[in-house]
Amino acid sequence: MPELPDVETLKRYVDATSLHRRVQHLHVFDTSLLEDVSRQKLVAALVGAPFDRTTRHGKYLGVHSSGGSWLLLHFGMTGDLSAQNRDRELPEFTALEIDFADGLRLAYTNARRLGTIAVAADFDAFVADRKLGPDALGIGLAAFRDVLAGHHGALKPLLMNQQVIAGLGNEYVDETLYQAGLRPDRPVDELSDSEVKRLHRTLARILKTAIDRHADPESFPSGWLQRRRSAGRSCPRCAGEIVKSRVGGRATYWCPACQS
DNA sequence: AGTACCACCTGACGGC
DNA sequence: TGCCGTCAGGTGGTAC
Repeated sequence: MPELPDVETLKRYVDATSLHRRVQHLHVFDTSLLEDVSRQKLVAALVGAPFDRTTRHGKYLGVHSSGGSWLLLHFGMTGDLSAQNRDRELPEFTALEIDFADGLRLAYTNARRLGTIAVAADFDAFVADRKLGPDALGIGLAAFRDVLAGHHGALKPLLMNQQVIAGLGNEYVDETLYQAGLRPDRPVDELSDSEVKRLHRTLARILKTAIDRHADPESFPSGWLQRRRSAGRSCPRCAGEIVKSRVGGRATYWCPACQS
């Protein structure tokens, strides 16, 4: 599921494959993903110039055209990118195809069609307009404290709220709370200072490790929850049982013995 | 402000 | 074999 580490990995993929090539054609196959932009406007904004840089905030990827516009992509839960030569068959579920003048093609695929394709003149303004919280990657302890301050209620829904902190989804929140030893339904305003520090430190380490490993769960350390995200599996730490419950309306996997 | 629920969408999977 | 219901996920909306 594209959460922050996945989107960061896609950003690096675009950097490595798709910059500095002139966009020659653009095909929109799924207009339901277009947000506040017509097919015509998307073409006008992007065709004719190369992409020259990328950025990311939370789960949004920004790809900048040297023509001046930002292409904004959100991946929902099944969004992906693949770059290949244009003589290859178009990937299944391609929603947006970008053809470069040199024969390369970048395809944005999205099987379940939850996601966003948008255009903006200013990336920061787009982020502000969405009211996204600070990016979860590299957030400092002070800023992290600020994010939690003044909130009540359960920890998990707060960390998943993109307007509080941007980039975390169901799986990485479960992972972070598991490794930090905190219950998902723990009231935020009840955390001690050392628990906040531990949560912050754990989050930073998990995101960095996941990105280093290209967000591929199979290459994550064996002690991670994501390697055994199903009820009844044994906890890697205590050999107790991983349970599944519902917190904030979302399926939640955690270890009652390790998380308090 | 927090919570609870629904809708969007479709592939995967379990039950019968 | 195949039908059918349920779930998964991120987000945005609404109602309480």
